[in-house]
Amino acid sequence: MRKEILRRNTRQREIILEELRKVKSHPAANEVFRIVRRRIPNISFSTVYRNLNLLRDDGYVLELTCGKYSCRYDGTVSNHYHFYCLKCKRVFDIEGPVLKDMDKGVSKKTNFKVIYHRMDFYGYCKGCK
Amino acid sequence: MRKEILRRNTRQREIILEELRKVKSHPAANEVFRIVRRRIPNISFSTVYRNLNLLRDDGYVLELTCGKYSCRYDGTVSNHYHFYCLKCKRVFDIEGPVLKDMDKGVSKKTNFKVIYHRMDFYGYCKGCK
DNA sequence: TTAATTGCAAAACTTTTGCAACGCT
DNA sequence: AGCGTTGCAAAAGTTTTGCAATTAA
Repeated sequence: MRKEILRRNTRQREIILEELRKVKSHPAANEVFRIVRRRIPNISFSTVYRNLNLLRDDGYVLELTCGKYSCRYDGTVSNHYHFYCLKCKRVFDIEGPVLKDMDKGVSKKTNFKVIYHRMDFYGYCKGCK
Repeated sequence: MRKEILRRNTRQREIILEELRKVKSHPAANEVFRIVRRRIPNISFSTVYRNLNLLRDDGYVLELTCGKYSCRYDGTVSNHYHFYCLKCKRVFDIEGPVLKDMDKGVSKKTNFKVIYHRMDFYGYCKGCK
């Protein structure tokens, strides 16, 4: 990916990316902070935020937006979908094929460049329905 | 849609919904505030926020999450997808068939009750790519 | 050396909440 | 009357920024 400004390799950024790639969830910035602090106890919140923005700009992580507050970050390329229970508010992973064709279809239809998509199902889980 | 608590009709909520249905863009809460204030000059910010939440709970508007700050609101509830430009942050409606079959597929696979889904495409719009 | 990066604190910004007054029903 | 709603101000939560000190290249 294109870098607009020279980047220096720092332990902080390295470890943030490393941890983000390890985890299967999509942690919010404050959760990334909590995770990374286990390895760099005195890392600051702003360092985490700044590096998440740099990693996003450089294409190393995806920035997902899913709440009123808080972005979530995805260190993996492989996509999967989510199911949100309207009652108990839990979030479940949905296994199964990701519709990559949709991206091409939307690209053709709109003449936009589609990078990825997300799909969220809403309803009631086994215990709540 | 189901209302959990009795709602009273107020001029503020009425006008917020009215304006939201007029506009083709997907305004953030502060933009809704700006628009509505033209008709109710002394309306407060918190009234706008509270009513956007109520209208969302009652199914009258869609709450789109698309930035670090700020949700955006859509006065058209009928099913359609959205495209988010990663650069200019604008939101576009995607016309075209909604994949109702997916709901059934996920229902079968998970044994959850799927009510609806949303699909969000991310990338760069015509002017930004 | 030099300029990107860090940690800290404060600022900026969005959204929620507590409360007395107001106004639907 | 009863209680949902409003407007105001303050609080809460997330993200950014200013700055001196570090540190990678």
